[in-house]
Amino acid sequence: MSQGSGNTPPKRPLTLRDVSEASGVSEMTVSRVLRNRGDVSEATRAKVLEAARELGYVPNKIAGALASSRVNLVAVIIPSMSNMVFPEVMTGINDVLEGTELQAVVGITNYKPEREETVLYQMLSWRPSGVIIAGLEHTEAAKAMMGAAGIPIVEIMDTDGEAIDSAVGISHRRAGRKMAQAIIDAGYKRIGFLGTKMPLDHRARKRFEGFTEVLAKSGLEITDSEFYSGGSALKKGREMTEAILKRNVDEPLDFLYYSNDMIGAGGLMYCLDNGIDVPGDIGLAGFNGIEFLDGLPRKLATMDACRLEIGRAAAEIIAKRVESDGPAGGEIITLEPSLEIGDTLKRKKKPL
Amino acid sequence: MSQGSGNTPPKRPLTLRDVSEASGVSEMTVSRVLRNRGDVSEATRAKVLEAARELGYVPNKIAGALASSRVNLVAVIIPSMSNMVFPEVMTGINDVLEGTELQAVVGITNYKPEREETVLYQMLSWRPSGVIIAGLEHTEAAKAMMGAAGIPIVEIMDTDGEAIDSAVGISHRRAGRKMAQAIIDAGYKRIGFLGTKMPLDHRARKRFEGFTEVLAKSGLEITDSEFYSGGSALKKGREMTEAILKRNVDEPLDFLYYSNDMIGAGGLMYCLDNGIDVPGDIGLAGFNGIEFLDGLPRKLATMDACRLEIGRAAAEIIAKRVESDGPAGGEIITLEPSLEIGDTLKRKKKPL
DNA sequence: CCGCAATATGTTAGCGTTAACGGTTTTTGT
DNA sequence: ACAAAAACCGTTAACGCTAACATATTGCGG
Repeated sequence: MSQGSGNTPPKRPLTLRDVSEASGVSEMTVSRVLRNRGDVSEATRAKVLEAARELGYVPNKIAGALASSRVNLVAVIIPSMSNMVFPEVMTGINDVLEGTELQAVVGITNYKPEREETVLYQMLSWRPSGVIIAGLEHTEAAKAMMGAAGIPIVEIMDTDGEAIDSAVGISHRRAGRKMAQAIIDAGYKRIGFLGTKMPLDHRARKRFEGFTEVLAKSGLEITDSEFYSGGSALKKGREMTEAILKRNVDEPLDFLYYSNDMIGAGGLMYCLDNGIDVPGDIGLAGFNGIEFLDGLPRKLATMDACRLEIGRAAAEIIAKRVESDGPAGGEIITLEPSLEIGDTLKRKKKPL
Repeated sequence: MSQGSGNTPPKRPLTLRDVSEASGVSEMTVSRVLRNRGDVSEATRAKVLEAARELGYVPNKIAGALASSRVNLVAVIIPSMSNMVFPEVMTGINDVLEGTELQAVVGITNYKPEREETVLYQMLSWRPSGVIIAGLEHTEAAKAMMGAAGIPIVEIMDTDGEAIDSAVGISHRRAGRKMAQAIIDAGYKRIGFLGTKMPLDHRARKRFEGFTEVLAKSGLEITDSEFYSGGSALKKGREMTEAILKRNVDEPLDFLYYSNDMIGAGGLMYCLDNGIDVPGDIGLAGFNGIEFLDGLPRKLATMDACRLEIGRAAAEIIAKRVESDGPAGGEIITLEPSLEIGDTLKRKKKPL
């Protein structure tokens, strides 16, 4: 009753040949058994499986991929891992890929276009079955590579622009517009904007553009704004809020629009701690719909970015195309971000 | 001035041969140029590079890996992506790997041992240069696979137990003990515990064990406890706190120990919202040291789990071993989690 | 008991790259 | 000027597996 891998640790890595010899059949038959492909008698199947188990054999996908020219990897290229949003997209992607043969390989760009280009190049050199990449803005070289790769490419998060192949996301411009409209409808007039100092965060920029565009239509504009980079977003939200409010004591602001929920939550806490009536004195809104807003003393108005759903849909596009192995493409899925009014965007107090 | 890849999209994927033909040198020379290995004259180097650029050639690492039997992948196997902690570990890993040839491939286990086994098997079939895997508890089969793989294995997060090869983490038992001691020293007596309903979260269990152990030594025990699973942790923290406090009105609790900062933060908010004096009436502590605690109205006592540092150190062990390509090993790094007293674990009010 | 279809197994030839070694040329030291 | 060393580049044979095509082996109707 040998227990498998209790044997001496093999110096030379195991190959099909070892299993083949141990079980007395050809390498091809072993290969067939291990992949459940082709006809193999129940007897030999058992024999082979036993031998493989016994030896502790693990197939070599590198060799398999080269021989069959099928690589079950999906390249996922995202800017960062440190702010809840991309991990959640990843979760969505993994959820779907778990049900398939596909495996995600992640590359992080840190919001740097050149870095994205490098990462993409490295990823493509694994000849993945597909690419999921954040954003629609890439260097010319990157676009060229993706265009020539001959595999499904899904650009995620954003649909305001020209996709190379497929895309899944929301319109950030529209999200900005929608929020602006809601704020205007609620009667707010003196609006502050607080966001990240990230010239390369195109999605934040687009939201901002949509936002100001709608304000302009109503003859309004951003009264003041404040930007940050790095650090604890929650804390920064507090600090920035304090700064912008103190800068506008004479003619106080009546609304603050934050470019993400984290700083928004910080702002909300600042207000509550300082006895500022939200949304009576001032309204607040963020962006993303991150789960933990549920636990805050007041629910921050926000707009859901459909992160999980984006991950799922993107992975599904790849999975579908891999199995149908058709070159069909050009699927654009625009998800509709839902506005969540929460408790911080009610119609403001009217003087009786 | 041909612009590269503006040509007709190639049906047949490009190979070294194409570049070789286009530049009039042997495939071997092209290979040498593209890898910066071996002697190549400046003239041919330029010629080859130009041809490669022109064609839009991307090397095939699958073939390269097979030929050289060097695969620059690191398998990273973690339970989840959805709770801040593992993304942060990933960030640490990526930080280090960026400076090397190595690429991380992530597998998610959802805290299921069988799933871990499957994922590990799939990962190993890529013949990675190393494995970084969360926890010390694995199925027998998984341990056997890792033992036989002949590559560096780094088990992360936890060092309370037997490592297969190397390990980087903290002692969760010790973390639990340390927190218990701090709580006792501050004079708290009636202690509630709030945590996750996760029989398979060994690290949470170990913290709990260490915690109760030290309480026992002082003749104390957990007065009451509350468990949850799923949902918004912040909100759950509120709800559980409310529940446990309402259940103990006659002889009120004077301390709540949360198994993670998220529910701890929820609890803190519940207390503040309800006029409970923290830490006068009741002390609070969490675990993890997540960044956003900085922004809370009161800083929750916590214990840093050194996540970024763990990721970094683990990646460094792999990187070092890959380049020295020595089989040396068995490095155990136990990081010391620092207790952060914050504002919620001060000595309680003494009756004058 | 022959022949033809399954079924079951083996053989051959790559997949695209790199290691290892072999030739040329060029450079260098004396 | 000539050997020895260096620089440069090509040839051959894997790497471990699988597609595609043989080749047994079995079953079964007529």
